[in-house]
Amino acid sequence: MSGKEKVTIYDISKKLNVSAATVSRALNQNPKISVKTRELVAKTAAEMNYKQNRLAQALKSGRTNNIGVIVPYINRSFFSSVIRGIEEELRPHGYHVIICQSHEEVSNEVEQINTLLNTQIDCIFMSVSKTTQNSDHIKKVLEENTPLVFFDRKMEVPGVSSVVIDDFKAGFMVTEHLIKQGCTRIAHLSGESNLEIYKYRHEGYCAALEKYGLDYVPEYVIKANSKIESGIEAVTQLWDLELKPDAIFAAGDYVALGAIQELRDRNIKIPEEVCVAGFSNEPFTKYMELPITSIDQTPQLMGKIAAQVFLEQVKQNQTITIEKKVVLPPELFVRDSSDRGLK
Amino acid sequence: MSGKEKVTIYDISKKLNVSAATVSRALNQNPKISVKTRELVAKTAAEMNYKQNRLAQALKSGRTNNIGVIVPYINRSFFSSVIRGIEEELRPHGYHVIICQSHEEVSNEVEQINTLLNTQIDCIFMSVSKTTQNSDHIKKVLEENTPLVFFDRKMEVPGVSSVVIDDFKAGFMVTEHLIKQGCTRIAHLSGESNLEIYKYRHEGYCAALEKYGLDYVPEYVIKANSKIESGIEAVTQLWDLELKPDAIFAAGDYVALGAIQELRDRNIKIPEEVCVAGFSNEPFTKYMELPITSIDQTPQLMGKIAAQVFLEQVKQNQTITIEKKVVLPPELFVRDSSDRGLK
DNA sequence: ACGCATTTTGTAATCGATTGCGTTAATATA
DNA sequence: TATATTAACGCAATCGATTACAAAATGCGT
Repeated sequence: MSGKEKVTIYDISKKLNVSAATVSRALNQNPKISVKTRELVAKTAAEMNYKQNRLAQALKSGRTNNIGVIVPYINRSFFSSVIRGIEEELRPHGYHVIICQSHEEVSNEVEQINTLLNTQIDCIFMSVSKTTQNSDHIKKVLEENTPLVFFDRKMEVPGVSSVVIDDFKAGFMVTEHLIKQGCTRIAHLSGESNLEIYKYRHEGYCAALEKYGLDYVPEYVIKANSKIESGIEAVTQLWDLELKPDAIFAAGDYVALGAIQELRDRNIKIPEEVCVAGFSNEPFTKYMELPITSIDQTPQLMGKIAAQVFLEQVKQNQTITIEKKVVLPPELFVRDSSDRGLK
Repeated sequence: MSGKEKVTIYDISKKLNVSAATVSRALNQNPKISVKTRELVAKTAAEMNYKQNRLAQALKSGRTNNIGVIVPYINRSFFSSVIRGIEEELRPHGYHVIICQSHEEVSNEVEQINTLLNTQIDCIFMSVSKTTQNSDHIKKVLEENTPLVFFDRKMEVPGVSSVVIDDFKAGFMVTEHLIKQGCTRIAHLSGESNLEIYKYRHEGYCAALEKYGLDYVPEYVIKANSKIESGIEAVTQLWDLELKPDAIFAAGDYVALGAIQELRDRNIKIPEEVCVAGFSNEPFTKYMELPITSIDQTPQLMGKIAAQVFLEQVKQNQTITIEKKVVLPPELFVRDSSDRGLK
């Protein structure tokens, strides 16, 4: 018993002795159809448990109601939260979310884009991988007239919208906070790559130093690679200096964690001797016995906004490409790792 | 310049003065086509940058090469890791992964299933929500002849495969470990719901007590709801008892964390006075200053295996429904929260 | 009752790929 | 040389829904 043969508009049309066109129009609320037949069709469709075949419709219309999201890894707290935001905003509009991982490799990114375009998704949301340098594959998306929205990690490509947080401001906020806690020798563990976000965080850091008349000490700025070990190494390196820092602003929470572990091993009191702050507000930061100060990037909101940017674009004339740049405000969560009670 | 009109097999057929059927067959390696034309078609297809329209193919074949995954929330470490496992196993086979969230509500679960079936996915992977009681919506999936694979949280439905970890064994392992650390009054903070997983963890706990001749004390078993507050409450309740526990086995890491926080507030030494263990191996457990003992459910592997179960099913005769039950071994990670150095 | 305008419905092509069946051309066999 | 085989390819229907255009049905006025 395979049961359930799918019901089509032809089945309905036969039953009612009308044409399939009439059924189609009736179901689509076409005003050219009399109210009588429209209601009749609606009723029998319901009775026969008719479900529209979305494939056929997609083939005809060219729109699948599927959108693709490309992220480095889906099981990273930040990315999965963004995806959640996208999903929850788009589902009520009938969209399905397809996920892809780049594993931080451009080559994968290119491949994912190709297969997504081939599946005819209606939009691509993405955070570029660390290894992405040029934007040839991005341009291919635009050539196919598929909307594209960057979130968090973007590239400068004309015609592409993006939703990011104000990394400059975030960097500034953290640094200013550390300064207000009485720190004057603030180290910055930056990101290793060519990503804009790390550049801006660093610039925010610089701006805060300048505003408060603190010198920029090149030895205090170290490239780290967003892993715990990297934080440990950085502290080791910093503590070889004559004049040791009295604060550490890490551009990532894992690096901050590594730094804290190493500082503790050296019996350095946090936050009394050294204040530490991270970035991203990973779940673990607030669960630690010594909770870590961090910047929240409001990932779920970011996803929601990205989805809205796309929806707006759809609502407008399809052929016009809109380029919208949204910058969200970062939120600083001050926790024990840097809280000396000063304001 | 909208550029890029999509190339179809008709375009190729016109260029080569053959029929579209020939082009189609040539591209599909049909042996009825001569090697010459086959190669010619392949070459021109490449030159013209032909991409197969997957919608058209899906409409014809009934298979979309999309699969759906339904989880309570995608931004929970465990679930996003399972999804990662599924994605990475299925992508090489040309499948795309569509994600859906139930928000722990059966009503959503039902809706997601319906829209997924309507989109014609080739398989559904799911972890049932806490509120799911009956399996009517599940049966609907089977009636449509769509394969279904449960992971972690399953239901007993004939014809449905599942991949889970051995929760009984896991519960046993944790409890046995605590006993071997010298604990004799072991409390168990169980799950609040009707989910099988919590039942089995509890049974494993009981079995271990029995094996080592320890009494089962009903007051030591408390229903918790997988939140931090719940762990705090539980300890408050337990410490009102005459004879206080000397170990706590929580069926979830957040509950364990709450318990630890409360124990610390009461100046109770961990693990000297009380050993604590959690469940799930959430990332934060190993990053704490006092790392928490926990059970790893190997979520990524779980996803990978679930995907393999589906692939096997596809390889076999489509019409035959295979019911495969995979039980993965849990891994115990002993950390400071329960490590007294005994074995 | 007739003619014209307006509603309402039907016909058939279309979206792109697949495939059963039939046809042509080439080769093998008697 | 005539016929039987086989290889290589074309025709046309199909998957299910949409829609421009055509046709039929209805209404209205006189």
